Amino acid sequence: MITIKDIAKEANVSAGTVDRVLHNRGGVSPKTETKIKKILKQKKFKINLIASSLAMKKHHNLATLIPQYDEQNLFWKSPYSGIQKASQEVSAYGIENKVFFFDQSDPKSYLKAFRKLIKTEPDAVVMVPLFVKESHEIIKLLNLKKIPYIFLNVDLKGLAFGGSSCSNLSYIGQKSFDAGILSGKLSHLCSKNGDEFLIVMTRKNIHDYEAINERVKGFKSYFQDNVADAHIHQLKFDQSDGFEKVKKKINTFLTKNQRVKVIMVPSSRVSYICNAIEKNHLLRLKIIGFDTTPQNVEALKKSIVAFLISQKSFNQGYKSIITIANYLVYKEMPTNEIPTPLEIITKENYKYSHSEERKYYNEN
Amino acid sequence: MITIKDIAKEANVSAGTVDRVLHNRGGVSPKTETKIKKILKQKKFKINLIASSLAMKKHHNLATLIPQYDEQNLFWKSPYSGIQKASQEVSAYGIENKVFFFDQSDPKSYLKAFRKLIKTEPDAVVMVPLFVKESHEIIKLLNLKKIPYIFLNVDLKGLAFGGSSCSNLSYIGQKSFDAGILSGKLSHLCSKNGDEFLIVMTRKNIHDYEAINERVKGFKSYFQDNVADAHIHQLKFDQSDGFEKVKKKINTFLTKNQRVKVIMVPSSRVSYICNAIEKNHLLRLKIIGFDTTPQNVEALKKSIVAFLISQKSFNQGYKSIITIANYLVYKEMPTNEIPTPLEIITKENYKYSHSEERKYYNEN
DNA sequence: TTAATTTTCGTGTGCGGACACTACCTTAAC
DNA sequence: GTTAAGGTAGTGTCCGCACACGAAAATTAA
Repeated sequence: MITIKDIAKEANVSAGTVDRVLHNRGGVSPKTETKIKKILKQKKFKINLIASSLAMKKHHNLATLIPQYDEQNLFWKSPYSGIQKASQEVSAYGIENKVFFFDQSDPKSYLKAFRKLIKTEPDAVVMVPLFVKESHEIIKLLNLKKIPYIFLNVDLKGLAFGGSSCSNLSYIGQKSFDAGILSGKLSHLCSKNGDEFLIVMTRKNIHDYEAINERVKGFKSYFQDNVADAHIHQLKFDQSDGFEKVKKKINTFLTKNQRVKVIMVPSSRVSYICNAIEKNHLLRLKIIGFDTTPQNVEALKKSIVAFLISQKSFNQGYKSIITIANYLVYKEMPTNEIPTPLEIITKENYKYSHSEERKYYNEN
Repeated sequence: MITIKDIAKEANVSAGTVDRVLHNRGGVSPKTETKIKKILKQKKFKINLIASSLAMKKHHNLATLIPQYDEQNLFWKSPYSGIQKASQEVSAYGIENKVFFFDQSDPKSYLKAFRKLIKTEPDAVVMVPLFVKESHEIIKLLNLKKIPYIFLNVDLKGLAFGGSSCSNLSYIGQKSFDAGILSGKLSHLCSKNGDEFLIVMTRKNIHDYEAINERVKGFKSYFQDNVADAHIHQLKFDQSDGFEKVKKKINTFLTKNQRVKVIMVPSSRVSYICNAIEKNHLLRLKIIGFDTTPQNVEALKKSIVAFLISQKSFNQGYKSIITIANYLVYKEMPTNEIPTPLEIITKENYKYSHSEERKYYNEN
């Protein structure tokens, strides 16, 4: 292992001088600088990150703003777990992360949580910009205070902001349109000529709107590009529709449309839909859904659902913290977008996926 | 952040004493020990790994024994890249990894490479136990020298060893049988009643034998459990068969068996088989293969291959080094088996998978 | 009681690097 | 020729921990 001292000795200078050129801190004559740089390259010197971060002993404060999860809605538990795991790991680097929760159905609680957050004067922020208008305000303040921030799971990019621009470091999440394309491909693969398709949209939470829409667009786009005469039906349910109504509507539809052989549910509520479908219909259907919620996985294991497309939200949470930590500590600029994989989950490979998440659960 | 000094002050002892109880190094009176332990818990002290590993500055030597890759056979490039990436990361922890290559078709070169390896007196070994008999010898020596080792990609577990037992720390790789089951499921999903299936076996390298066999077994097992009357054909080619012969044999078969709609190629040579199949056959076929070699990915992008099941060999290589490094540095005992995910790759999600691998390539 | 041991604990140094402080050497202005 | 200013480069301290060494306290032996 090459150390600064080794380089210094080789160049007949002191460690301090080498340090200066390493960090471009100036105060070094051009001659010695080039000489040192040459030796640096020649000896393939790499600074020891361990020693470096110890010496710097930077103490960074992170803050995270995400929706609260509960028994009813476990979706946000997964990214939260990932965040917790990453926070634990980076704590050794003097980085402390504070998590602030808000009610995903209440924009006011979103702002309220943010106000609490900003009082802690974080050096960087990881946030789920669930509400457009309120996020606008938040971002304005963050820009003003020059606090770097990244978006998790929900992207705000491309949205017009009155005057202020949205300069998030990165977006970590899935590309919903492409996920939709993939669902189209899978539907196509497990169908035969003449089969018809059904998209069932349920809207439980407003925020899903964008992602769900994109998935549907992607799904349709796949068929437009690959199967000219595909017949795609669509059923929509409102938040207010009760389970019985849903049940009746779907089964009536399926009885009438016997050629429908594949159902795609663009939300994370595929298991809910499956429960509503009568068994005699289920037998002929291939069903594709999103997200590995416990209920969905259950349906997968029972072979009711054929495919789940996972967005690995645990990893999203994990990566968001790691990314921003690397930015703070090593000034590593992340790419604009960090798309998470489109993971195809079946009954057969479920147990091998999400192993890190499960390991984390077991350990805690 | 709580430091050892903080604890020491609180307990009216010196840092050295705290250090002693932290590491159970003895020489501390029971009274003070319990007192310190109490404060440790109360203040939730966690040792600073950064500072710790800097201070220890353990210098570990790793050695890796893997097959050489070349233009003809790129399979082993991927794990090698993962190994390189991990080696780079752990080098800051004073861990140095030396890689030794051998010819995957020559057992003698395997032993020869190992002899070179053992001369470097490594503290731990990562190896691909490609040849059973020779591995036996190697393992005997490693056991004798008490050098811990883990298996990468190829498992030797369960194989009988005359007298000596195989006490590898862990096996990092795919469960081939389950991968076969998955390929069965995918085949099933993209077929309809009455469709027939074809398994095409090509054996280029001897070592693949075990994995390929398991995949076929898994495939058949799926159908046994789920589709009673499935008709599964099988074609085998020898290493000596020329391309023209393969071509003729396959196409003749497909012409005769028009009901064959799905082909499963249990090796990583699915693109080779695709090249041999005439276009008019290809149109009606769904093809499933293994491993994301450049050629296979090409076939995937052209929609010739429907699914590839990836074993993420880059990650395997990466994990093997990280695992053994954690074992050496933090005495973290790995689990017996570290199965890598069964990743389903299609044309639509390829670009989102293997992103780490590609990132690494771009950076280097 | 004193010397010899053993147990228990404090101190100091170093890991590799970051950064402040200081010392030196130019060069130029008086 | 002296001095001030600016540019260069060396030195020392600290980060939190590991570990060796030796001192002090406690115990035992003589």
